[in-house]
Amino acid sequence: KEEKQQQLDPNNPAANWIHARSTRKKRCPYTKYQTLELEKEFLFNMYLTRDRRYEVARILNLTERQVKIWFQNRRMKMKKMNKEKGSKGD
Amino acid sequence: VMILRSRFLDARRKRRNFSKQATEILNEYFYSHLSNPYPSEEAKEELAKKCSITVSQVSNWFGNKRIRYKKNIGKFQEEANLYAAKTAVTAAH
DNA sequence: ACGCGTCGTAAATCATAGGG
DNA sequence: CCCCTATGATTTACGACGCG
Repeated sequence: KEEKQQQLDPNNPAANWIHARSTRKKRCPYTKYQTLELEKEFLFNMYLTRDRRYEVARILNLTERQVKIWFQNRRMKMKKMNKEKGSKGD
Repeated sequence: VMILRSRFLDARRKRRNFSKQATEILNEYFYSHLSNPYPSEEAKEELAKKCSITVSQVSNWFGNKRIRYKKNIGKFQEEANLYAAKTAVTAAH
């Protein structure tokens, strides 16, 4: 698995790291409105039904995939907050 | 309510830079694992403890470091040599 | 197979800290 | 003070892998 690992030559050790995700979409920050609406929906329920996802995507002009991923990320964020800040005022 | 909460949470970005010693420890690990600078969960916990920061902060630090290093290796050359030398001395005994 | 879940991450961006 | 860069944290978007 470590076939041809470049020497620890400081000139190109980085060549080894992660896959250069070539075909990935550039990150595009959502508007305040989109984020606020997504947060409201998340407050209503953390998991989307397929119909709800379709509606939210249509209303906010996002793809269903973007909405799905936003909820996945949001749940991870919530988990992280609960874990690391659980012992503090929330 | 959500808005106020958001503002409050946004205030979390009020940060302090890590101590010189913490940065030293993180950099030592980073440059001594340059061919694969991805600490395991256990390694992160150990680093977190040694640096007196959280595991998430260790993850953030490595994420930022990997990207910034990759983006401009030249800029970090001097730092890389410094820690490489330091590690070599340590390894020498 | 499919489809959505989590986990860890890349990359871009944000917001401030800190130094001239 | 006012810039400007460094730095830590957060936000999008996936790949890898799991489960029903």
